[in-house]
Amino acid sequence: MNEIRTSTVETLLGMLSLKPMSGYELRGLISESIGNFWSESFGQIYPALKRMVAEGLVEVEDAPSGGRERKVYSLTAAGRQRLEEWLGMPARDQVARNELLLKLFFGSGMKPEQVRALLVRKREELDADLKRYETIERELPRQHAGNPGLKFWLMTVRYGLAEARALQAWCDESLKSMEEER
Amino acid sequence: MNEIRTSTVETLLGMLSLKPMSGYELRGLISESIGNFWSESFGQIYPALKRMVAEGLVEVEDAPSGGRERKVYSLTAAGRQRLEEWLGMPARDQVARNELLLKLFFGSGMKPEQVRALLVRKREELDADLKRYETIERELPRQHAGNPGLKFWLMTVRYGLAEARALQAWCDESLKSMEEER
DNA sequence: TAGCACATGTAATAAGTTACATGATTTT
DNA sequence: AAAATCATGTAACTTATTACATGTGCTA
Repeated sequence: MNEIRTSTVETLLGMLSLKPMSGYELRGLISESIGNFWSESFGQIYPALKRMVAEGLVEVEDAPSGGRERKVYSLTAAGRQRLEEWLGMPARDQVARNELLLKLFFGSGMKPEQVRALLVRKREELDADLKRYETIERELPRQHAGNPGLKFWLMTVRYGLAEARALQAWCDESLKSMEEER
Repeated sequence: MNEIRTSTVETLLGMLSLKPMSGYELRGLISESIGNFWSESFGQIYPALKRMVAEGLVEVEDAPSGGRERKVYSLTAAGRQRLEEWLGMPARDQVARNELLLKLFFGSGMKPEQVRALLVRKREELDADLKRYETIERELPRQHAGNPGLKFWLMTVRYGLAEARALQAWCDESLKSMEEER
């Protein structure tokens, strides 16, 4: 079976559909915009861009900023087509690896205070996530008023909000079940 | 920096704390019990067990079943200690890679019907998850009455339930926002 | 002038899946 | 007799992060 699973190329195509960019800019924009649910490192980006040029999915242009080397990539028709094809295919879901649940599964081997510590920590992390997402939800419409992407960007933020709120409730419920035992 | 990130070893230690098992049994039990949030393949398990024996974390015993080769692994004191240390450390959360959100982020480049298809599909997957989790939640207490692990196993199931329900609501809300545009 | 942001790239390492290779026993 | 399950293991490949290597320009 020859299942191709790299969505690095498609991620870069998607980002370049927003605007032409350098590898460095791509990295920055990726972590700013989709960093909550996706990531790409330089070690992936630069080799991928090279391959994409070879395959005719993108074009490079030398655009030094001052004396600084800089290569700006933009989509070709083939790249745009490839992106559209990929968008039309169903999303694969990855094997979720959840270390918190893994540890909790072995909870009977832990001291109750350790279990509580895991849950409290998770609650706190979710709280931080929630605050971050709420800020984004509030500010995005101002920053991108009229942008056809706004609606979809908000969709992704609300996914995070829905998830974080539900998991907070789960944390509280689980902590309560730990209290009952004391 | 020398951050060790393999929790395969710890997963196997945890499973072996439930009962001594062969590599083959470990694989089976892992996918049955924690398969919804964790996975280990043979390609990981067998080499890991070898290393664990070398490090003195587990002991092997030849226990052929009939004429069939079979090696049963059990925890040593060192293995038990290592497991406890790991359980006491905070859970690291992984870089979530969510391809659905990645595609939705580029939603303005898709036909609305394609976006809807993604959401509908996700809704259906969540529905299947939900049914699976509900069955587990119902049957686990019967199958493992009195087991000190039960409480924690239910905790992990309820995590899945909470998440799936929240994401279903998010799907509905998102689909509604797509309708408004028609 | 030191430090940070900009900028590109490779090498080493880690982590994991899938396919291959082999063989016995049990079930249909 | 064939197919499924039990059983162990290795090899090839894929994916991804981190560290290294190098250099420019701007700002405090």
